[in-house]
Amino acid sequence: MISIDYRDRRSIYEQLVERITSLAASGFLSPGSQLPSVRQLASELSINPNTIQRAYAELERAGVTYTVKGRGSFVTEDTNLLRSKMQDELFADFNQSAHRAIEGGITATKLITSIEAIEKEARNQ
Amino acid sequence: MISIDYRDRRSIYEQLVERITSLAASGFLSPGSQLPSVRQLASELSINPNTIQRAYAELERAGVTYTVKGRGSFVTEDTNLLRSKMQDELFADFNQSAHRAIEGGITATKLITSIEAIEKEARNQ
Amino acid sequence: MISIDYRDRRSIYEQLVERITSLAASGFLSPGSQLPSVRQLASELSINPNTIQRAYAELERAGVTYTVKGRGSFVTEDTNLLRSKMQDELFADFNQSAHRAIEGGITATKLITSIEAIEKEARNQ
Amino acid sequence: MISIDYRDRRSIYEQLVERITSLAASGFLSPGSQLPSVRQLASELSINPNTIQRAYAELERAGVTYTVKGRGSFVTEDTNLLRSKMQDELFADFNQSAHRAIEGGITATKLITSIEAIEKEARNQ
DNA sequence: GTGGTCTAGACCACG
DNA sequence: GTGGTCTAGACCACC
Repeated sequence: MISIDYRDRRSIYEQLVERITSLAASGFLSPGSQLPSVRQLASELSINPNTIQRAYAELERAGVTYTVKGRGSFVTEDTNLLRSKMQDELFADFNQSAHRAIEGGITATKLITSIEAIEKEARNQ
Repeated sequence: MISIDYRDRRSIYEQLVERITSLAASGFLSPGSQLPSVRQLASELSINPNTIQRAYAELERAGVTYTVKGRGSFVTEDTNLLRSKMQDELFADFNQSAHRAIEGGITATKLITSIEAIEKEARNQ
Repeated sequence: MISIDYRDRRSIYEQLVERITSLAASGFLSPGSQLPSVRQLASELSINPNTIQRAYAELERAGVTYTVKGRGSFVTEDTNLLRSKMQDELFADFNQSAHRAIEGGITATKLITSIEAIEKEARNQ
Repeated sequence: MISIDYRDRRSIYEQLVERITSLAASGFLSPGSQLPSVRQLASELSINPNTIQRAYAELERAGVTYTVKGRGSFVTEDTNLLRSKMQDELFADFNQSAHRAIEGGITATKLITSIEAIEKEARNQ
């Protein structure tokens, strides 16, 4: 469910944060469920525990998880907030891309056609 | 016309490359026109000449500019190619953002509405 | 009457100690009354009995409770001492906060106004 | 100007964050001024550079500083925002302490007297 | 067993 | 030179 892409420009811990946030927001990790322990995930992915620790700390800071010392890290109960936050980010990112595309001379028609194709594909999946 | 955002996560030379490419593709820098010299731009922006040098080298490698020894760097004559390359990149970037937005549960309708708003705004400018 | 906040940075046993001390000092737990057994409180709060045990040990060490082997833990008879100890701690804590606030540039007037509001609210409750 | 208290319960990097934030908010570190480099501060305080790095990362995340790769970390230009943020925190902390003190049976009069003493002392310093 | 912190030492990109 | 990331290994408090 979690994997690292070493060709990705982003650092390992950033990839982990992005991936787990996404899983939690989309419901693949159900609210309240426990994440693998730092050491376990570290050995699964062949990564140093410190790196996992760093990602988990960032996740807690962002409100994606909460941590109980000595017990582990758990997905936040309030997934709705998470979901809406993430959608806000995605939408802002989309708008920026769209803005640049329009300014670069791509027609709105082309962009809309592309969106319709993407949406169709997603529905058929 | 060129400015550096120190809060930007990207490195300085990356910002320079992106900015100059964009200016050349959109015609704000006309084909064949001369870029400021490395030293001049460096002092204008209070940046290490090495950094400018690196950006100019990258621009030449990408075909945005060509260099004549002893004379300076010039915007490529073939702006059309540049323009289409840039549009390809912008479009690919847009598609990626759109894909993520759709997957994240944002409706296609919302995205399309947003695009229409952006396009309208650009036309009125 | 007793609950655990897993988001609290303090450890569980510290929260328990603080909470029970406060209840005893304020009279919500009357002098001489019996605390729930380690096992019972553990199952009520879904917490490891070791953790309760540790809290109870700490409470006895601090003079808040006394333990009779085979019978259980009881709130100390001398609640006055408890009450004054606790007030000392609260006052010291208050002074520290007030000191930092003043040093940080908040006016004494603002602090006093706030205290009056808090006091009024407490009286009306 | 910066020192570590090893008896403090807080971790080293937390102390650094708190201390530097405070210095920046109060103006002892002027806006735009450069912090010591990670390595330099590390050797000054006889602390591992990683620990300093962690504190600096946290400071940037909190908006206290901004970082230019290859050049260093600098105090944010907008110190006013910093100052008001910090006062908000101090005030919230003060209110919590005051609330607990009142609930614990300390009279408002005693608290107010204490504040006046603190304020007087601060003014005479 | 769990997470949290720290040290030591290395490598990278950037200026 | 600068900051950023990662590994390795250790120790702590807590459950």
